[in-house]
Amino acid sequence: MPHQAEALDPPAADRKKEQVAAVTTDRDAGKGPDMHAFWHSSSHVLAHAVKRLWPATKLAIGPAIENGFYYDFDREGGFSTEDLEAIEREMAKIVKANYKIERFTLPREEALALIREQDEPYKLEMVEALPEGEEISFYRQGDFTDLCAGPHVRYTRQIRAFKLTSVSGAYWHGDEKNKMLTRIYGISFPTRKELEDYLALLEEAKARDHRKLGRELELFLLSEAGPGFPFLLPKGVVLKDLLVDYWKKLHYEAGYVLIQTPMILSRKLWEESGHWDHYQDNMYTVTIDQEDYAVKPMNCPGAMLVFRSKPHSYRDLPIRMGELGLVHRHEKSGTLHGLMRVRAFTQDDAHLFMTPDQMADEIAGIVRLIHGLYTGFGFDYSVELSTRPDKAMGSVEDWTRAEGILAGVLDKLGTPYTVNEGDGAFYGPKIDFHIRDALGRSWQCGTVQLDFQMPQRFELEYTGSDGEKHRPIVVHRVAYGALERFMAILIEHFAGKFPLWLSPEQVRVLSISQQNAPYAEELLAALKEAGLRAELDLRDEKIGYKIREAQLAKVPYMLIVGDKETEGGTVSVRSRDRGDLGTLSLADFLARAEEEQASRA
RNA sequence: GCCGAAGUGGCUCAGCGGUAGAGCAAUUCACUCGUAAUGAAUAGGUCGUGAGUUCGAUUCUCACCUUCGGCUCCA
Repeated sequence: MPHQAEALDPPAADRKKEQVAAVTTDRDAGKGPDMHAFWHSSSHVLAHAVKRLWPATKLAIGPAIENGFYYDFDREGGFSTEDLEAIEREMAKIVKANYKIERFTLPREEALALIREQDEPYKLEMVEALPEGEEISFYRQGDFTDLCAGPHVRYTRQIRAFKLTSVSGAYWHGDEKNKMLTRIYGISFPTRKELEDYLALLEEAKARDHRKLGRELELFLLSEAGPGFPFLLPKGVVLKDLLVDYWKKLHYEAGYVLIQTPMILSRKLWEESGHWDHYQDNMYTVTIDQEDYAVKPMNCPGAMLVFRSKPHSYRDLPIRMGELGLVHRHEKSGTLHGLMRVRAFTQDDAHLFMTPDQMADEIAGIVRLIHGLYTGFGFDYSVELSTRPDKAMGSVEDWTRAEGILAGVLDKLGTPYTVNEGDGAFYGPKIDFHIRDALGRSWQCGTVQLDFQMPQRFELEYTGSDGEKHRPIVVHRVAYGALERFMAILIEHFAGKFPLWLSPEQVRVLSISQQNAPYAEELLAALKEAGLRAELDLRDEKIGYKIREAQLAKVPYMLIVGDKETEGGTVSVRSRDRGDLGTLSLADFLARAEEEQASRA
């Protein structure tokens, strides 16, 4: 049966996996019973409980999502925390009663009659949207019957362990012009143990929250003075610079050139690029000498101007033009989230200009570059190919050819990928890279997009071997995505315990008592000389206290120096992760540190 | 932007119609110390902002700002 499933489940459910708070684990996928049906049934139990407690509540939709389920209700005043507790108690009764979950179908007209009788306007709207002659399926458990495509588990008793996790507003059909409904989220499992494990995972995610660690580790600052505009603190700048250095090294090796384009550019340019018409709501504008300007929300137009600044021969191509560009976008206030979602961020952008027959090689080069970049952090990743959306520019033939080339490159490289039909940008198909972090969450970072729009709007051209003018192919890509966001992902992935090469402070020298200070200072100088980022703690505190502070600051190595070390000219090494490593000569320690940094482990 | 919740010293939080309190951090003093917290003392807050109610507001009401959980959007 083609299904109400599609009509009932908003597309947002599929995107859930990308969301900031979403937590997925490999453990959840594919094991045990079919969790989709399980969670879907759980949402019915939720709706059943709500209808029992407040019969006047209207039901909208209640699908399973990546992690659990929700149900949207229309109820005056919404639901309070106390209401949730009452609902959970009622759900427990429904589970305990162990109703059989039965499916039945009705012809469309009879289905409409039943729903009218139930007085469920949202359900009515859904069925009315279905084609004539369709058989409509319903599921019944005890005194509760809901329009639903299923599938479901067989008995309510199967849903032994559940928890309602949050309440939020959500628009009917996800459209803000529609009425705001109240959405109740929940999670459930066949056993108590699984629920506890899941809740523990949520706790772990909370403990790793980059906003908390960012403050504790003094990496960045968020201030009311600039909502969505993060301040980087000294240690945050060190981290960012490390990401930039690594990025530049890989890019120069891959034959890129780097540019920097202005932050503020004339309205005329944004009109030419199309942003003034299509992106103005997200742009910050200023008036300078009675002329309109905009702060760049994207780097593309600047790069196009650089390309167009002189004539090009096919012999110049490909040109791989990178830019670490700080862009500003007026994101809606409710979407801001730490460093993950901000209004000013640094894109590790690049625009590649090429001839059509260079496409396959260039795209392969980008995929390899991104692969190399991610593996340097130990990240595993997955790849998605997004194809032509309904409203797209460019001919269908161009799209098909371009999609074929993207897919061909991935196939040839042996990169596994999934296809998202119709999910490409209107100006070209794209490949997305999703990295998987230590908690099993996935984050979209890199994207490679063919751009059919910019070359045309900016009338870019090069002279071919035939002496004629040709329009170059432009590929637009990012690897980190946004540096600030990538930093946030790293913070959470490592729980603030960065590997040695990424630690803003790599070594801290701790003196045991005052008479060891001169030797400690000598050591500090030697460490710095060796290129390590080292600090010194000479305070008159007990060594246990200093160790505790260094440990909380998550410094990878502590060098403890007392009389013994001063006399022997050695260092006592303590590792953040492995504890006391004993006494080493400074040379030995430096050699080890160098090796560890080189391995990026 | 929308729905819901919250904003009290640097941090974590208590309090509440009669103009604020703890722990940690900070500062000072003493201790000179061997692998995750030595002790004592001191200082620090127009209780997010602005109105209103009241004899009196941090406390009640409203508006706004910011943050948090979602929706939406996305790097």
